[in-house]
Amino acid sequence: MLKILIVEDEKPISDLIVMNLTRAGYNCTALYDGESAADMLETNNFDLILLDIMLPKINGYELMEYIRPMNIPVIFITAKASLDDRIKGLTSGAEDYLVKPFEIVELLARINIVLRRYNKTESVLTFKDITVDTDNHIVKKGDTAISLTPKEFELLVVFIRNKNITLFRDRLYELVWPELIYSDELSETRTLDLHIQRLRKKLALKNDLKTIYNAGYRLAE
Amino acid sequence: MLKILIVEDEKPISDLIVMNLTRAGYNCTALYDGESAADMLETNNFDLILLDIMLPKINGYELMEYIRPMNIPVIFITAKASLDDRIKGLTSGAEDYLVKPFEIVELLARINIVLRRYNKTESVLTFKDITVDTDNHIVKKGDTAISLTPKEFELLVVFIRNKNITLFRDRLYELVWPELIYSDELSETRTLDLHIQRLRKKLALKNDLKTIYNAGYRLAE
DNA sequence: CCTCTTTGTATCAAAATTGTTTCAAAAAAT
DNA sequence: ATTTTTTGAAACAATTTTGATACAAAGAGG
Repeated sequence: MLKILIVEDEKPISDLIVMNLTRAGYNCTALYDGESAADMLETNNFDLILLDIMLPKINGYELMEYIRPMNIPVIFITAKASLDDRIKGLTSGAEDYLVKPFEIVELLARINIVLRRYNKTESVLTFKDITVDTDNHIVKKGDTAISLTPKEFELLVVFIRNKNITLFRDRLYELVWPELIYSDELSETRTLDLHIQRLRKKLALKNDLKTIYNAGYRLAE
Repeated sequence: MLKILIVEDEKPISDLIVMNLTRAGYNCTALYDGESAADMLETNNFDLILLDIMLPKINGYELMEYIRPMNIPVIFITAKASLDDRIKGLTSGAEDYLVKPFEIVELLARINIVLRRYNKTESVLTFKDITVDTDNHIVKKGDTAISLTPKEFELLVVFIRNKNITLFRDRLYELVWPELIYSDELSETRTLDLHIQRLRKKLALKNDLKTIYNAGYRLAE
């Protein structure tokens, strides 16, 4: 399980982030000032840090100097929407930044991108009793191996990486059938439905992989 | 909750705005001159600013110069109905303007449009114990998920985004059934009533979603 | 009260969307 | 080159959603 450190002094925002990241399958640690973050980083290992700029005691930029040698990706969270801050944030070594208030979906997307860039995406994904080893292309349900075709595999990975999130049809085509998005009419083909069907059958996901009528699908716990 | 800053020196008007925006679910801050507005903007983050042109100390145009780099949408409020002012307001970077005296409904509509344009609409809406996650198409009453059809969902979102406001029948058809507004007779169909009925039943809104006879409906707290 | 207008409800068929089967082309493996 | 596997198109079935119709109930105004 990937570990994310959230350093944000506004409790409601911090809580919101923690709640959503936990649900998305990350191990979260929330701290409310730069000093305790520095302490925590002494002894613990994190895969990603979400860092507010305005913090009590040690501010985000100062903490950044401390983090840089550790080679942990950082996404800045900033309340100030000024361009200056954006530039400063990125040049100080952050991987990305978000301006408050932001959409949770946006945050999750950024985290995904940054983790992938750092090769910190976990190679073994899980959903309930399903295990997906992305390095070796092995899928297990319980102890029995399930053989999936490449497209089925890709689709499953997308769903598990985005569990509890509704993936709209367009989005799924974008992610799994990028070659098709420029073709004429996606709505006239049953390709996605067909693969959903195959995943449901092979992995007995009838109740977990839900249809959201007129929207898409969601893998929910 | 979206934060709106109201900079208006005429106290009665300011109060009226604050009252109505608060009721509509916005977090309001009212200030009465340009200088304190500039101070406030130093440290706080807003999603939208309502700005009077004629202000003590620093006037609206001057303040606008200060706001522009922050990338916060501004709606000008002006007592002068002269064309000059209209042009100046828009070219100075405002998103929209309103001429006093204006209808509150008009103001709310403009705010909605501007916020949508800036992607600042909240993705999670609430009304009492009802939660609507517009990104994920999930509706909950308390902790139990309620499944709504697409039209029901749209209608509910419209009501929550316009809570405490009477939505006239025409307006509702305009917002949820835009494809029908060019057809002949809306009054001969029971479509809207039917969907109201379904929402009331599914979400137990009998007392909250009120019928305004000969007008429309209102979702009231 | 009675009448007219407006709103609420039940029923049901049409329309839209999703699920399933079959099968041939494309890709991969042998 | 041949066999096997994967993929997705086409046709069709099932399901869900939607709104028309018809009628009942409620409100407004005399």
